[in-house]
Amino acid sequence: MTEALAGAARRAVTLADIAREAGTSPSTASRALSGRGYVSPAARDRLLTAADRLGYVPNASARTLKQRTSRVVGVVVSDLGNRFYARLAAGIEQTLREAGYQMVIIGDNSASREEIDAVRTFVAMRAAGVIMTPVGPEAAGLLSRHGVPVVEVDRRLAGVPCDAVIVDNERGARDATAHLLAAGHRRVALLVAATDWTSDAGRLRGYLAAHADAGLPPDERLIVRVRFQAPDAEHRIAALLDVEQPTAIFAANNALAEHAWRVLRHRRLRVPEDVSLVAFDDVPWMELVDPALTVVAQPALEMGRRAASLLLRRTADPACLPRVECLHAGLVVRESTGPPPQQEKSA
Amino acid sequence: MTEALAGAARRAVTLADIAREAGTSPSTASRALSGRGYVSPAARDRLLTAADRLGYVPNASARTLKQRTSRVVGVVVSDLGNRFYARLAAGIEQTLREAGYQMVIIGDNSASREEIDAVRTFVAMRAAGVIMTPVGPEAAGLLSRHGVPVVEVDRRLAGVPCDAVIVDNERGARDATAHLLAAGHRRVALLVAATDWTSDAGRLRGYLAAHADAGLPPDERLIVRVRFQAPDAEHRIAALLDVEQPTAIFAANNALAEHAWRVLRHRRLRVPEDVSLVAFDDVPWMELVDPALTVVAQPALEMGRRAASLLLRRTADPACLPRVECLHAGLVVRESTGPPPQQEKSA
DNA sequence: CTGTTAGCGCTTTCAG
DNA sequence: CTGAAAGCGCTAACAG
Repeated sequence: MTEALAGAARRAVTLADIAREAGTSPSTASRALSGRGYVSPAARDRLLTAADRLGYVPNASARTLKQRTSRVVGVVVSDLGNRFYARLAAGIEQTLREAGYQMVIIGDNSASREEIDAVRTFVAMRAAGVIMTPVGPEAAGLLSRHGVPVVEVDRRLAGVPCDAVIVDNERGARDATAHLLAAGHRRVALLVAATDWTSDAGRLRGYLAAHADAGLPPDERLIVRVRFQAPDAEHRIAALLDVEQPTAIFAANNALAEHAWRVLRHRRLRVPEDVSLVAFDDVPWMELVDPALTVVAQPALEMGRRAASLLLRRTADPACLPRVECLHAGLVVRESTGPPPQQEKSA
Repeated sequence: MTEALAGAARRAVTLADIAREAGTSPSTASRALSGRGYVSPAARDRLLTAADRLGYVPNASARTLKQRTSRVVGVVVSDLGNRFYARLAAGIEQTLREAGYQMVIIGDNSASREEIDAVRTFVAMRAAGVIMTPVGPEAAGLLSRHGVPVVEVDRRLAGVPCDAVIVDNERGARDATAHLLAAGHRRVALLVAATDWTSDAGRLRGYLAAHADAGLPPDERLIVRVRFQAPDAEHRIAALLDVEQPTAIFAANNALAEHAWRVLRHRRLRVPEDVSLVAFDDVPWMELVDPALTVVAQPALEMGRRAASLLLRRTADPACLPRVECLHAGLVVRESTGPPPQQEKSA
């Protein structure tokens, strides 16, 4: 084994090396390897062989420095461990790869500070664009100021006009809530993230709208706002169950649904006999549990693909009008919803 | 709103701009902003203010080109959507961030071809190092040849010596299998990935070893090898159940456990009354279902942290001896395992 | 403590 | 079709 353990390796092979090897100038080598510009077949052939033989790998920094833009697209999502964002990223990556771009992903833990850092990193890298699930309004502005195209996914927050891909949160939430109301529930609790995001606002509006549609006054006490990764999330859900005795719960995101599920199980409450449960967003575990959860399914993969397409479109035509694509999030009725339990105590 | 929609923004502000603005030379500006070298407090102050005022973001490509190495560490994992890898990445990111490095992650879908592409991207970026869950043996060699330090996580495959972080797969699998055998099972099926990875080999060895320990001959027909993302995985598991009638299943990774779980549910088999189930790797859904699964828990986050630490150590001292850290994966007994059902038919 | 100088490796006019 | 030359933005000697 002659390989070093890596470290102070011999000087990296450069374009100049392979040019010398093939007896051409660096410019010709550049043309041959990058595929733009005229090169005689013979020269190209020698160059390609030489590059291959020497194990040439172009220096991306040098290229980016010269061209003033790179082939990487930055992606910043709230939580790398959450399936929703993972699917989103998968969709983005898919279409980016087809177009010859490289995705670089960073998680910001829903923290505005980390989001700004991530975005600065991408500016520093001269990313060709950034796709983000925004947490604060500054990030998009920063990018825009540096001439980096932005597309927002899942929610809109930018103070600057930009492309976006979202779902119809209001309608999805309204359908879910209406489904519960139609089954006879009159005390439907809402678990929603404590953010100022359009996604959560939409979900809340939908919940309210469904009540209005049914001519029912919503009860503010049934609405619980939970912060991202709040350690007391489950305590608060338990307290809600104790104090308000809802007969159904609508969890406005997959993390809250998981919390609700844990609490319900821990209390040995039967679903849907004692309490019905609906989740916004469909992730694999929801179909693995018994009863399988009724959900509002978001087309996460497709959202990612669309976002990437919007970015590509803008790269091709920087001046085109910003487009906002709104996808449908449909109710999937499974087994976690049913009629409310018979009332036993009240008059 | 005066912001452009991004695109042909005004020339980016460079170090030279802020130097001019502060009345110093670019070198001084560089020293002040990068924090190395002497700069008078007064000058530093003016420079910092100017940089801030002009919204200066250093050009990473220029810096990398000059320094011949960047502050990014490449991470390549098999499946970005799998919780295990997500946790791993989270651990890596955590310690990398503390050390001032930036993680760039790429998924290779367990395809050797994609792995090589990813790795080439990282050498092109002049990554300070690469942490990978290897799929083929060539990638590490390629990196090594280019002087990029590699650390392998989860399994070892490199043809070149390198740092690694793994778990004691054999022991974990042996414990799990022994647990089943001790409960009285005599037909324990093994679901294992069809790879040539050390992780799966270790898990298989552990399964066999437990049988040997118990003086029981293993039955080759109870061992099912499933390829990554094989579309017929569930059919094969169903067939296994029909034909071999195992009383317990040991799924050697979380994806296979999920498949097994689906099949079991679909067949309305009771766990553990009809069939016991143990999974290697502990992911959230396993505790959400009823019964909660007995698992061999891998310290994924810690594995990521260790891997990053090993890389950092090697960056500091490229010549240090390769170290392989082997962590413990412990059996967590929950509710999916019990004694086998009473035999009803055989003599 | 600060400025001058010289590239890092690549692409891109612009002549030939 | 090919080469010479210049420079992207930054840092690292090395003098001052």
